[in-house]
Amino acid sequence: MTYLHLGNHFCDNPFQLNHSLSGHFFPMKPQIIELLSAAVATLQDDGVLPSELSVSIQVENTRDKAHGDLATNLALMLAKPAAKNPRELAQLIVNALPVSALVEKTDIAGPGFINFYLSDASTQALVTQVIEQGERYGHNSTGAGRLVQVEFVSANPTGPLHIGHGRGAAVGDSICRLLEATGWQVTREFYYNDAGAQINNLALSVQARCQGLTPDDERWPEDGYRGEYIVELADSFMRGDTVQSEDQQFTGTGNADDLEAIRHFAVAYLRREQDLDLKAFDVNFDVYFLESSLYDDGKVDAAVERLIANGYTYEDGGALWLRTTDFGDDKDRVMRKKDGGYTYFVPDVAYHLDKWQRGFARVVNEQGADHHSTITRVRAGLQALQADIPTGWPDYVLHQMVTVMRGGEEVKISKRAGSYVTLRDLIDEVGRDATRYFLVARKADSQLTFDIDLARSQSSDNPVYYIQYAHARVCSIFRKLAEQSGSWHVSDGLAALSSLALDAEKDLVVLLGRFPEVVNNAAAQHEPHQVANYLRELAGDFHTYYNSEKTLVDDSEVRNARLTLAYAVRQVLANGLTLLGLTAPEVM
RNA sequence: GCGCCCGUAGCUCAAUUGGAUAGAGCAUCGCCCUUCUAAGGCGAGGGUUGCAGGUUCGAACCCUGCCGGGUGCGCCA
Repeated sequence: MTYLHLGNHFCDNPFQLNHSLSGHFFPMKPQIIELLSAAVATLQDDGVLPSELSVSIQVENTRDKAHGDLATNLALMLAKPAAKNPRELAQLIVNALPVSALVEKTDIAGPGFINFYLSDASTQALVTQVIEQGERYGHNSTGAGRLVQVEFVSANPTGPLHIGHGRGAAVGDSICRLLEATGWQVTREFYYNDAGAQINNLALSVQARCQGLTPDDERWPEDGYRGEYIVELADSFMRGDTVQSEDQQFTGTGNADDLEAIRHFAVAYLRREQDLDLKAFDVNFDVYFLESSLYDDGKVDAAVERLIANGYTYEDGGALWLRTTDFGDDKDRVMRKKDGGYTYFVPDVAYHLDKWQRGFARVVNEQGADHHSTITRVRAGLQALQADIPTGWPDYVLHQMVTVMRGGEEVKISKRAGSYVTLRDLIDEVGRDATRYFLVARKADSQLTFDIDLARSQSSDNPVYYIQYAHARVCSIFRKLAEQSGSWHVSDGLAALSSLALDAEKDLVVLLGRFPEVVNNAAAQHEPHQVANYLRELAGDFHTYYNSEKTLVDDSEVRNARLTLAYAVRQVLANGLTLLGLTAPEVM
């Protein structure tokens, strides 16, 4: 949705920046909005519309071709303030529209919609724009180079990554790509607890394996990790292996009594495993942040002291409490336990203060919805610090659970029971692109079912291949052209664009024109699945066109025009696939 | 019991955030390879958008109440 507030002519859509580029007609929506805005101003001068108006002009892409290429509901929204019936007002607006080379014609339909039909000149200009902007087509500079941090995955090093982490990785990384495409300077960050009770449990489990114990043994630690990977980890430690992860390095001492060494080794070992998983998934981080460093650097104590100084804490029952109810929580929370240790959200608050102090205008935390209760606490703690942090800071994107199906039955993911499907399993069985696509192609806040058998046995039916195939098909056309000793040059192609005469061709171009808006919305709303949906639609339209019209025809004008269109489609498919972290294969 | 998320075709999911006749993919059925790659295309069937009210020109979307699923509600992380 694009808004233009008539009152002060403030336009908050990101495309306005491009308006100064004379000679470019696109993107189309803001141009139409400008025309409508001028028409409204005229009607205000004429006294048809009241001079005081606070309405946002909405131009939408039509769902149905019969409704033109773009449409506005403006007359419906202004009917009441104008005291006119919508269709009559629509006619007045149409009459007041400035002449534009962009618009072929308009009509009034239904209850009072104004439909716009774009001119051939506009579609030709759009193809030109796609090709001139290349990899940057669809990008904008909304972020203006501001700093944004996206924290995602943030799995504790107690086991391999599972499919839930995979969803976080796929969604988080795509959000990063979208933010980069909209002008933000992105830091990808991975936060983990390397010193808590869970890590201690891990160390005890590994130690037990080092001592040759099994989970059936009486001396096996209560709630110990039982997975096979613990055995391999213990063997590696006893062999004296050196493990190197992105942020850790440690050599096993081979001494089963040295619990501290085992703990260090286990963390480094599992971090390395996670790194390999993430690398196989093509997800990379800029910063690995250790919870222990917050304690080492005194940042936890500093945050606590500040909360006390600000008067938001009190002692009760031997514990220190934070008055989170002052900030919308339903009950106050313990900060410091009777035993003197801090509860988990205290370092979390210190961590986010640190993020703020690092200068991130925005922070997006992508995490599992099962941790959503932390949101209120972290935000409350940040407000209580009185550090001028905005109320709704940071942003959260929560993904719902992934249910894994295999053999028609749900596979329970339990780290301690040791029965689960790792992310690596999926990548090996299903393929990286298909796995990423499945995890990123649906809204994060709905639960998803990942059927391994389906994804594996019918891999050729995976939707990602449908999109990638469209890309490969365009590449194939150009290979065929070369085989026939034909040639195509950008300048010839652009000059021939007036030969794109078919409705199917124009519709395809209009769809290409929607891409910048899709990217912008997906980025602003942190919803990569919108890009996936768009690509499906674009690929579908291209496949249909490909089947109905031959590109390499004898008429050189038509051939050049179609090759140029195909080239533009390929470009947009590639740009979109990149935003999802998927490859754009030239041959399939 | 309270908070948050979800409920759309047999299944998995969309629906440009309040727009026009709710759309795709699987699955089912019928067509199209001598033609740039059939991992493709064309066509058919399939719906009271969980239920009931309300708001307005207009609701899958917003409000209220139910029903059903998920997940949180520790001085665990």
